[in-house]
Amino acid sequence: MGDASGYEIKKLLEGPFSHIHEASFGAIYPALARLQDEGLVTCEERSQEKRPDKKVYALTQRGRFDLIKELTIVPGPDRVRSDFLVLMLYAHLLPPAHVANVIEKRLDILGALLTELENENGAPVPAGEESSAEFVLGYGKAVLKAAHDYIKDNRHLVEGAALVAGGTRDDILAKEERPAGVAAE
Amino acid sequence: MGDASGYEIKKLLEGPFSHIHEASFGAIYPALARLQDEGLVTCEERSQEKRPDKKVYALTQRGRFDLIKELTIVPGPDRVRSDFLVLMLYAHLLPPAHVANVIEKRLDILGALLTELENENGAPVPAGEESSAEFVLGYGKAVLKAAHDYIKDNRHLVEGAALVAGGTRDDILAKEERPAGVAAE
DNA sequence: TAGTAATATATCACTCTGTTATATTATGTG
DNA sequence: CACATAATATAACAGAGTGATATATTACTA
Repeated sequence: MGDASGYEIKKLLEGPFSHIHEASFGAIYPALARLQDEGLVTCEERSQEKRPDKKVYALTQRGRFDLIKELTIVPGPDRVRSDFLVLMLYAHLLPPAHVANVIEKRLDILGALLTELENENGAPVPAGEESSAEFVLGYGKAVLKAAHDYIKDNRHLVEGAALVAGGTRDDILAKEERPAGVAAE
Repeated sequence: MGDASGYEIKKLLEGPFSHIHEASFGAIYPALARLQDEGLVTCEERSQEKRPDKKVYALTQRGRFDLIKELTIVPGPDRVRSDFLVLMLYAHLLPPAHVANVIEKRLDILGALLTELENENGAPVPAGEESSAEFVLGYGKAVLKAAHDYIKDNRHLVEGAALVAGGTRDDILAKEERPAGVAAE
């Protein structure tokens, strides 16, 4: 998607494409160094007026070919790691006020991500890549919106859980070891 | 969610809860050993008739308390790693037939996951946890369905991309180094 | 003058993934 | 009947990635 420094790649993966793939500096910088060693990218140091110098990397033709080769696979399922859903799975063990607060914050996060994607229309995407980028950004919007709407419509399932089950956090802690149907054999 | 062996935990994370959190054996077995050292779980070896022996782990009360403590945070955004979306982002570089095949396979994968979640209604979830589990499974369904529908309705954006841009894989490879608006300066 | 923040690169301990190894039982298959 | 494959079950390890920390420059602000 054009030449970039490691820092710029990180910013891109934190912004509009955060729902695709994330990577840390500890992955990006060593990867760029390795790609340069292998002749798949070139590196050019560029000094800037109002900022620290940066190293701008560009794909070579061999790098471009390698990229295409790597993409000629049928990808498996997406790998997801959601601390939010893990927490929701144990909502019945947690103080209802905490669950409600987490839900509120989650709706905020999803709303903010959606706004960010909406403002990305007409973003600086290189020629010939518009519809690919449009597909990916649209995918992000669709999935984020579905998550937002689902939480809004079904939050009662977890916010009322502890009350319905009669088991607040303190109740749980007051129970004896291995309370329900979990025999030691 | 009840006592389990490492193998059973892995199966659970591959099945109905694969959209929440994944983990490999290399994460699970060392984690169980560590939790046992710390007194947060107990371990009981159980011999089976028609299968190899297994080690069944159970939370202690201290483990239960620790779990609740760990969940008293406000979780950040979900971490996603989608090889599929990375591929889609570069659809314009790939042979259209390959992109079409990947789309077909993806719709199959999403359809299969949805069916699996649909059949999970009335699953073996411990008492008091039903609505938490229902929320999480419903979330998975909603997001998976949104992804499936979006791909079905917008696949033309990536399947026609190479044709519209006039750039098949061979065209790209025939171009000179740094073809478009990517000056070395 | 000091503190915070953004930009920018680099390194490293620790964690996790993906793979391989090992063992048991069941299920084909030629 | 031997042989391969597959499912169940645990373990270990090389290599990759995360999260944290270090370092440096410039800008803002108290």
